[in-house]
Amino acid sequence: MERRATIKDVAEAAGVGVATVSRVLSGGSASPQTRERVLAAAAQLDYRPSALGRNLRQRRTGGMGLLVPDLTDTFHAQLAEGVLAYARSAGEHVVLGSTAGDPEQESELIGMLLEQSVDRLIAVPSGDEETWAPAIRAGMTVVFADRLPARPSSDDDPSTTAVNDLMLLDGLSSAVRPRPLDVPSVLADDRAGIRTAVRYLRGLGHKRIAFLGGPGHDRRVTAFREAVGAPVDEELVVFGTGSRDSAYAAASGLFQSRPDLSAVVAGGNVLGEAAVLAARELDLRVPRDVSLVMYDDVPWAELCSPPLTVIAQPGRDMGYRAAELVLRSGGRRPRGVVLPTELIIRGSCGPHR
Amino acid sequence: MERRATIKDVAEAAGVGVATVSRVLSGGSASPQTRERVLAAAAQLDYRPSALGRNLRQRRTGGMGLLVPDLTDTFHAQLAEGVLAYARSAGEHVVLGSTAGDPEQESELIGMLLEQSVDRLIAVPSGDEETWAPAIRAGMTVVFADRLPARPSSDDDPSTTAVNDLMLLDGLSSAVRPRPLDVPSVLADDRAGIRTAVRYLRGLGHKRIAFLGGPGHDRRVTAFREAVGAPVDEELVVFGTGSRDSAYAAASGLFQSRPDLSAVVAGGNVLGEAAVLAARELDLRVPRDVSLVMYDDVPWAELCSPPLTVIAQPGRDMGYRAAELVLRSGGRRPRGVVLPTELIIRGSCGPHR
DNA sequence: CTGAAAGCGCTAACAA
DNA sequence: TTGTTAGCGCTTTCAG
Repeated sequence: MERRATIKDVAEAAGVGVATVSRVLSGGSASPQTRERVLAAAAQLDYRPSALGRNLRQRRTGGMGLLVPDLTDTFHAQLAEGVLAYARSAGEHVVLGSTAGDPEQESELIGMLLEQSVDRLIAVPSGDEETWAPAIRAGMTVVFADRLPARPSSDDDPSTTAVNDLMLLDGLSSAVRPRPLDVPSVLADDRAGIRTAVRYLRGLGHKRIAFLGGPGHDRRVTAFREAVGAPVDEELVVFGTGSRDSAYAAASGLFQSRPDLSAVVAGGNVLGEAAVLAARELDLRVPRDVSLVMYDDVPWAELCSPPLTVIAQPGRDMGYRAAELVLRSGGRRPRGVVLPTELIIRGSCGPHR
Repeated sequence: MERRATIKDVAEAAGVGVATVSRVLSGGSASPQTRERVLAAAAQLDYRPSALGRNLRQRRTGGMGLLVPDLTDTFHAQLAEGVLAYARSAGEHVVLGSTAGDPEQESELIGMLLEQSVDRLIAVPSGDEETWAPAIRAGMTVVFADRLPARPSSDDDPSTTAVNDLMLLDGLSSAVRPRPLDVPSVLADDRAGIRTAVRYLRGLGHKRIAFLGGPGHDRRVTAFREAVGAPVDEELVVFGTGSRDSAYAAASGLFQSRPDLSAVVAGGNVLGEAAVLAARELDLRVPRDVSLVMYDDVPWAELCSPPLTVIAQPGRDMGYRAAELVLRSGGRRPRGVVLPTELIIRGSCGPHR
C-alpha cells in the first residue's frame, strides 16, 4: 500500500500552508487563486483527507452505530436499509452490530463503539435500561427504534433499594427507582395496529384470540390485552425467546394446548413464520381452522397460501427517520416519532366457524 | 460527555510513564508490581483505550468493511450475520454499506472506506473489475463473496485497445486486456448446484427448462447453459435487474411469452419470490403447471404452498469464512474457498405432464 | 524494565 | 486571507 498523500504533501505542492489546504477543502474562505491551486494540487495528488487525523483531532469518529438483534429478521433488514439510505445521503458511515437479542452481547457492542468513539447510535434494544445507562452516561446520542428497553424490575436487586447513607433521599418513595431514560425513539403505532387487528378479528366473529409474542413485544402485548379486554385468557398469550426454534415451539405449544382458539396475532414476522409452519404441521388450515394476522409486512407474506393478512409497519422509513434523528439532534433532545401502521387484509383471516 | 480518561491520566495515577501503560495494556513486558499498579489505576479510572489514537498512530482503522447489494435479500442478510459473527469473535467492528447493485454507489462506498482507512473489505460485488481496481491499488485486502466482479467488456472503451507507444507490447495479442484481479473469494459451488437441479428436473421429464437470472448470476447462467446442453433456447434465459419489480417483470414476461415451458430455475431468492408471485398471478399451479427450483434456501421457502425445492448455499458460513479470510490474510494471498451447495427437495417440482 | 520524546494527519486558535 | 503552531491519544523507537 503506497503511502497516500497527506495534507502536508498537498500544501507543499500548492505552495501554501496546511491550514489553508484544510480550509479550502472544508469550504472555508480563501482567495480564488489560492483555492484554485490547492484544488489542483489535491486533484493532482489524488488526495483524500484521512478521517483518522480529523477524528482524533475532533475526539470523535463520524458516522453512527446500528445495533439490531438479527438481520435475518426481515424487519430488521428493512430498518437497516433505511438507516443506510439516510447515512449514505449524509455521507456518513454505519458500524453494524447484531446482538442476537442478548443484552450481554449488546453491552459488549456498546463498549466497542465507545472505544471507537462512535458517539451516535441507533438501536433496536435487547437489554433493559440498566444495559443502556452506560451508553447514555458516556454521552452517546442514542435513538431507539422499534421498541424501548424494558424498565429494570424494581425488585431485581434488593440491595439497590437499601438506603444509602450518602444518598440524598427526597422522601418521596421508599423504592428508589431511576427515572426513565430520556432517549428519543422511532416507533410504530403498535397500539393502534394491534387494536385494529383485534377488532378486525372480532368482527369476523372470533372470540378466542391468541397472541404470540417475542422479546421486545411488551407494548404489543399490552395493546393486545387492552384490545381484547378483561378478563384476558392468559393461556392464550405465549412467548418465544427470539430464535426461530423457540418461536416454533411457542406456536406449536399454543395450538396444541388450546385447540379451541380460532385466531392468532403474531407479534412479529419470525413468529408469524412459526405460526404458519406449526399450523401446517398440525394440519390446521389457515384460515379455515385458524385465522392469522402477523405483525410486519415482508415480501414473503404474499407468497404464503393464502397470503398473510398483516399489520404493516414502515420498517425502512423507521430506519431512515432514526438515522435522521440521530444525526441531526444538534444539542436538542428531540422527542421521538411514532409512525402509523396499516392493516393489510389478504387471505389469512376468515369468519369464525 | 465528560471527558474519558486517557492513557496519560492512567500513567499519572499509577505513577509511571505512558509508554509503560501502553505496554502493560497490550501485553508487553513489565514487572509484576508495575503491571499491578497500572491495571489498578486503569480499572479505577474506568479507562478504555481510545481507538482513535491507536488508529492514527498505526495509520489504519481496525475492523472491516462489508458491501452487499441489498440486505432485504435474505441471502445477503445471512451472509452479513456470518461476517458479524466472526467479527465479534475477533473483537473487530464492521462498517456496512448497501449498494443497491449500483456500481456507482459501490465506488462511493469504497471511497468512503478508504477515507476511513478501513483496509479490509468483504464484498458481494456489483461493479466490474474496473470498479474494483482502485480498492486493490490502494492496498485494501479484499475478499469477494458469492460472486466475482465481471471482467470489463474488452470492447467497452475502444481507446484502451489502441496501441500506447509507451507501452511495452509483449506481442501476444492485439487486444491488451488487464489480467484478472487476484483477489480471494468465498463462493458457493454454483456449477454443481445448478447442474444437480437441472438433472433433477430432467429426471422428472422436463424438456423446456427456463432460467431466471439477476445481476451477478453469470456463473449460474453459464452452469445452466452447460447443464441443459446445446442448443440452448435463448428465450428461456431471462434476466431481471435486481429489484423485486424487475424480477417480477422478468418472471411474468417469461411465463407469458413461453407458455410451453414446464420448469424454471430461479437464480436467487428474490427471483424465486417473483416466480411464485408471477405464476400465481397467471394462474399457473406449482408444480402442476410449472416446476420451480430456487437458488438460496431461506426460511420462507418452507412457507410456500407447496414448499419450495431449493439449491441451498450456506450463506452464513460464507460470510463467516470471508471474514476469516479477510482478517487472517497476514501478507499471504490465500486462494479462495468454494463451499458446497445442496439440493433440498420439497414440493415445488413435479413430473412433466 | 522503564521513561522521554517523536510523531501519525488533521483542525483550530492565534498571529501576521 | 494566510501561515505557524499546538495538540487530539496512542504506539514505538531509543536511551537510560
